[in-house]
Amino acid sequence: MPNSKPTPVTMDAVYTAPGYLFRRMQQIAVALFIEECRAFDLTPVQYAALVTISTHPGIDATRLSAVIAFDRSTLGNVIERLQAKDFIVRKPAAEDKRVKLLYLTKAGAAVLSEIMPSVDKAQARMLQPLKPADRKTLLSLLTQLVDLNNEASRVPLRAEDALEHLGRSG
Amino acid sequence: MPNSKPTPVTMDAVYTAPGYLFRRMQQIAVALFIEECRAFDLTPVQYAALVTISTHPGIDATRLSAVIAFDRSTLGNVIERLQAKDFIVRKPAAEDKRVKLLYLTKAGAAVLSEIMPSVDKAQARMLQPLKPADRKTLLSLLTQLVDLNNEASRVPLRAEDALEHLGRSG
DNA sequence: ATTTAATTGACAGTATACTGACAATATGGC
DNA sequence: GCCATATTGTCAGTATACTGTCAATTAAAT
Repeated sequence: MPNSKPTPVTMDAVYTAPGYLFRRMQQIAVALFIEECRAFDLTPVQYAALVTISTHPGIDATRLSAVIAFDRSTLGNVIERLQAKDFIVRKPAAEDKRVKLLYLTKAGAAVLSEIMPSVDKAQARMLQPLKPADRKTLLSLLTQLVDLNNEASRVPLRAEDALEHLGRSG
Repeated sequence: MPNSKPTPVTMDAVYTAPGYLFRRMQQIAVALFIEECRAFDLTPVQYAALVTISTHPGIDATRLSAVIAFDRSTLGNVIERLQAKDFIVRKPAAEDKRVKLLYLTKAGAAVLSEIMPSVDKAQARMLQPLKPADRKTLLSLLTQLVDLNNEASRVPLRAEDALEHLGRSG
C-alpha cells in the first residue's frame, strides 16, 4: 500500500532549491550592475556583447551568440539597441550576403573603457558579503558547474566558434 | 603621469565575472526545470507562486511578491496565467476592497503534488556534475550570499510579511 | 548542374523582470 | 470629519530569454 499521507508542502520547496537561489542571485547581480553603471546606459547583456565585439571585431551575430551563450533571437534586439546608441556598426560581409559583421564605433570603444571600473565594482559587490576564501570557493564551484552543465543550456557556450571567421583558409 | 597604455580587454572580462556566471546558471536552471517538468505546463516562477499560495492560502499579490522576492508587476501576469490554467482563484477580501486573495483550486493542488518529483529531479540535475561535498558547499555559500545581499535586490525577500494577513487582531 | 541541406538574420509569440504611473481605497494626523 | 499619505492592483513601456517560423543565401550531395 502506498503512503497515503500527502507530503506537507513548505516554503523550503522554494527557498532551498538551487534554481531559486540562482534566480535570486541573478536578480541581485543585475540590480548591482545597473546601480553601479547607471551613468553609462548599458545593461549587463549589452556590456557582454560589447566586450565580445571588442575582442572579436568583425564577428557576426550568430557566432557572437555562441561566444557569450546568449540566445540568437534575443541578441538581435541587443544588437539593434547597441547600434541605436552608436556603440557598434554592422557591415555586410563581402563573401556571404547573409552575414552582417559587427564592429565597435569610437563611442563604443570609449564607453567600454570608461565603464570597466564600475563593472568591476559591481562584480566585487556581489561577492563582498562573503569572506575572501569563500568568494574564491564559490567562484571556482560556479565556474565548474557552468562548464559541466554547458550542454544542458539551450544555447551552449561555443568559444571556439569565435575563431571560425578567421583563418578558415581550407 | 597616468598610465597611457590602454588595458587590453579580454573575454575574461565576461567569463570570470560572477554576474555572468550567475546568469548562465540561471539559464541552465530554467532549461533543466522546463525539460523535466514539460508534462505539467508550469514555469519555475509559476511553480514558486503555486507553492507559496499553497502554504499561505488567502495571501494577496503584494505579500506573495514579498515572500518569493518577485517583482509585483511581473507577478500580476504570473497570477493571470495561473488563473487562466485554473490552478488558482482570486476572491475579493471582505475588509479591504482593494485586495484580492489567492487560493489554490483542486487542480492547482493536484498539479503541485504531481509535479514535485520532477522539480526535485531538475533541482538535483543542476548540481549533479559536482561532487556531493561540493554541492553542499555551493548551496551553503549561495544561500548565505542571497541572504546577505537581500537588500541589494530590487524586491528584497520579506518572509515575515506573509504572516501579516493573519492574526493582526490589534 | 540541379536538387537538397544548412545557415543567417529577421520576425511573431510567450514569459519573466523592472520602472514609473495611475485610480480606487485605507489609514493617520489633526 | 478632513486631508495628506500609503497601499493595492493594474497598466504602459523597456529589456532580456526562448520557441518556432520564414526568406534569402550558401554549401553539400549526387
